[in-house]
Amino acid sequence: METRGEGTPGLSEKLRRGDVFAEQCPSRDILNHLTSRWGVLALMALLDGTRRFSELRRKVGGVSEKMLAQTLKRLEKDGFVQRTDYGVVPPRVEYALTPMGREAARHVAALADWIERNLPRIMGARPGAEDCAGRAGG
Amino acid sequence: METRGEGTPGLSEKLRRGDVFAEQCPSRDILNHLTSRWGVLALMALLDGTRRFSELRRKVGGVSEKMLAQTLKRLEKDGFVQRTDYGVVPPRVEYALTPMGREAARHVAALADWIERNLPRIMGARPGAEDCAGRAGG
DNA sequence: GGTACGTACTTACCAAAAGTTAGTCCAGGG
DNA sequence: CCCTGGACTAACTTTTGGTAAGTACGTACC
Repeated sequence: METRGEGTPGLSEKLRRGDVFAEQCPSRDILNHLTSRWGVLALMALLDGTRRFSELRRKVGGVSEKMLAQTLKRLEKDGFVQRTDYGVVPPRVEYALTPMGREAARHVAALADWIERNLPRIMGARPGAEDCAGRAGG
Repeated sequence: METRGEGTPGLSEKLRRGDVFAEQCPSRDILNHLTSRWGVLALMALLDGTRRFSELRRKVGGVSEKMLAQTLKRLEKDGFVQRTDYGVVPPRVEYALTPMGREAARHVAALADWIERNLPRIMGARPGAEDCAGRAGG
């Protein structure tokens, strides 16, 4: 993200580049969806490949079915997630990242990775406060 | 973010790597703070350098003073932002990224950059729906 | 004298979103 | 009969975000 010069828009500006700092720009909504509490984790959970709803639920510690369903629906609407309903009972539904979703998820995952690797430093190197041995899923 | 093998933790695991999927892991809170609605934009706004409160307010379109203050306080507490109060009236306070905050902000900015560059594609290439010419600040 | 402005917050109250709990439908098992 | 798993949805409660007003003070202007 470079400085946005205030000069005359060049040819590349013709592509209507977004501006997340501008409240009314659609990129703001996209940013909010991708960085939403459960959106971040759902995207990352799908990086490993297609998953069913209940798998995602178990993978993402702390998410409710309601919030997961809501989040996936929104990501699907945005075009980042593809939902496949097999139309059977009990229900069988699978979720997968679209190519665009995969690109977004990689960026999100890079941040999460950085946090996880730097956690001791962030927490001020207090060994007792970082008990993440109990993995949520995976 | 690689697969977290379920095998015996190696020596590197001794460093208590975080796991954002685990609800109780402190990395979850950090992730939520860094990806919060206003946290994302505040971090990015500070990438250009030190700014005063009102500058940030103007730069980040749509944020209220309340939410901005709240967000900056939390980022400061986490160690990503440094606050300098000059103790004068009218108040003069400056905010800057810490080295750690700069690292985090770069990751966040990469995602935002990706969104902005891919906005036409994300919006399905509808030219009429992407009027971001009115820049929020900068 | 008064009002207005900018600064960086804080407070009181309301709106919106998240969270909790229960429910739906069905096949299979005890 | 009840329970389980699956993928949601609805009703209600709790939490967080948003709105509007307030604080204190120096400076500028009428």
